[in-house]
Amino acid sequence: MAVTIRDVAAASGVHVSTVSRTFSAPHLVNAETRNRVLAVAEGLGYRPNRAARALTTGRTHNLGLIVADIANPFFPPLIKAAQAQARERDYHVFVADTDEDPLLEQELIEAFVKQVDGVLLCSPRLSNRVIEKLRDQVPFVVVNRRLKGLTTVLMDVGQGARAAVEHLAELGHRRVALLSGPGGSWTSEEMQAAATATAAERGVELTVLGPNEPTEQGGLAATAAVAASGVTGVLCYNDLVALGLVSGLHDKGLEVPGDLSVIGVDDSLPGRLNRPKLTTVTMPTAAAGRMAVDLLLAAVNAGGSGTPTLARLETTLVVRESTGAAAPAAPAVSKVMT
Amino acid sequence: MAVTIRDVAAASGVHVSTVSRTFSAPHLVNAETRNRVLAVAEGLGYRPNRAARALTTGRTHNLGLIVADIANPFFPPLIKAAQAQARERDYHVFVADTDEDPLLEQELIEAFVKQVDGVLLCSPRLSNRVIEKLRDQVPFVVVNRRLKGLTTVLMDVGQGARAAVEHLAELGHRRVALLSGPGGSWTSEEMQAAATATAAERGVELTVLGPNEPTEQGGLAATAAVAASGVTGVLCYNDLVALGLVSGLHDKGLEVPGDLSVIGVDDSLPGRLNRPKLTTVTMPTAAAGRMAVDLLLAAVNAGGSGTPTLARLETTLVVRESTGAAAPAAPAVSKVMT
DNA sequence: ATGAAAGCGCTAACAG
DNA sequence: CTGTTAGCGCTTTCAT
Repeated sequence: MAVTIRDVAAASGVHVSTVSRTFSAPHLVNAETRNRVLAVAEGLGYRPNRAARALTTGRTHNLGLIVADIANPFFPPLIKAAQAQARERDYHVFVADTDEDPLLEQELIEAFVKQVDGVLLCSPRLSNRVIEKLRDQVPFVVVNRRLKGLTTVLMDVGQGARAAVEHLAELGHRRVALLSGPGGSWTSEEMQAAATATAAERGVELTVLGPNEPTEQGGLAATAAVAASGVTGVLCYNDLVALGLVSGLHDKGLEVPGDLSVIGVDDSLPGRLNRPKLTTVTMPTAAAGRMAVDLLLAAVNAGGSGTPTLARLETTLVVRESTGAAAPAAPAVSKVMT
Repeated sequence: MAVTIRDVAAASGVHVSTVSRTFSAPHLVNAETRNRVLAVAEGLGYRPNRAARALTTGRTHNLGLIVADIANPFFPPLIKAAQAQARERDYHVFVADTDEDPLLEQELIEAFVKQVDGVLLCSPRLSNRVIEKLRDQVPFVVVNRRLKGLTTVLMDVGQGARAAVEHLAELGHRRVALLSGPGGSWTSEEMQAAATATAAERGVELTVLGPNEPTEQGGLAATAAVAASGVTGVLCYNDLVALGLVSGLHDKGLEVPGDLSVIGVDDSLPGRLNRPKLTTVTMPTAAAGRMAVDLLLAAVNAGGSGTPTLARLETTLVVRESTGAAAPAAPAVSKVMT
């Protein structure tokens, strides 16, 4: 076994509690003794056992962060911001990936319970019922999902979706499609509500195509439906879907933005690297990560209780190269027989 | 406090040890008693405290996974594969991001010690000395770095680099650049050695440009140097660098692959979505993740000892659209005054 | 098959 | 300032 507090105590001729104090409350121990203990500990290669410490203090100084898909470029900035913020508060963040699987999500939360002081749930797919049950086990903060009674950080994607549809309308698009996201996604529902309302206001005909997988595959798979729908503008659930769609369209001989305008959501790295650069809705992921950590830590320090808070962050449309004036006629494939 | 084994014992009229057995060795307890205990536990919402259990058993059933940058698309497939494999072995994986910072890397490893049974180190930037010290604290498996005495999974990028240079040579390129990666990167050194050797064999003049940040920014920043070097082909440290370079070249009015051929490494999502699709070296990241977990678990079960193993995985070149025949003359910018 | 008791490594009163 | 004494929640002999 590894070297414990007891070994250090024996080797330095003091009691275990003195050793404990030198590490958890240094100011309570005589400088001389402290230095001796420290020296002995160093020599022995002693490391406090955080798990054992957590058992008595009830604080692990760890936070769990659960995301649906690490491979989705939406998450890394959020994760990094959360880790950085937590670190400043002397906390560490452990990340787990659910692979969009609600069962795995639940399992991971249960694995985190008692190993972390709080859990950050990003875009959870879990049913409300299950979350209700779990909330007694460990403090939660939820990102991008509305859950009554839980502290929540929302990125107001509705705002961005409105701006996107208006942008399309101003470019002269009269028929627009929305490629929605997975069922159970709050973000997708928000987008749809906002896009529908804005389309109605601007006299734009909106077709909702979905649900789609939130990946390039999802966008690729939707290509035929988009081409057949006769729209000239498309708002996608996220950048990955948009990128998949652009790629699929290209393979069909349709140009973006020449034949169709495409808008994504997330302002992710691949979208910026793509050619044409994707017009997209920026999500304040870093800010959300920081804020979520602060709210979570506040809840932890309030003993898991505390008033549920709702934070709403703004999103904005970034116009780049994948949107342009509506094509004079609808794209080739569709309305040939009109 | 949460409900403990003692509460369950009291409520079901048995001793704590019986409750303990119902969860950790069900076959040792009478079916009738077991069911009663289970029912009571369920009713009370009892959850075994994994941290406490770890304290006595010495097994957390968690693995730590440390990567330099979650935002680098190279890692997610590896992470996912590792998680899936671990899950099959009844283990959970917690991921931490070091932001390419050796100090943070060390701190995170120390945070993991005693909270996990083993640590997976991916492309570590830590000095050998530090790793030597840490290896006594917790079993390690290292991915993509050669470390004497440690179990290691290597992706043989040299193989891919050789193939890349040969591919370029066959397309008629006589002057080729290598955009190397960050200092301390084993992968970068391997690439350089292989590329240098192959270039010599094929009579190709190789210029090494670097070190570069392993990101799109790094590639973008290297654009001027590449353009000025008079090369017609470039092998980049990874896809991100390649993408950044392609983007920078494009802004300079240079076409890929018309004016220059560019090759990346990783076969990442953004590379596949890009237009032109990136010619790249596939890295067997998923296989590496699975294998690393298996090796780590083997080490854990061998009590942290066990013979250090070295696994070497093959890489191959995937030719897509970013490479083509060498331009008849060197690109415009450079050799004007030759 | 179940109970009793000891202990994992550490912290936290409480004395002195 | 330091030693004593209890545990934290759980597992694990050893008895019974």
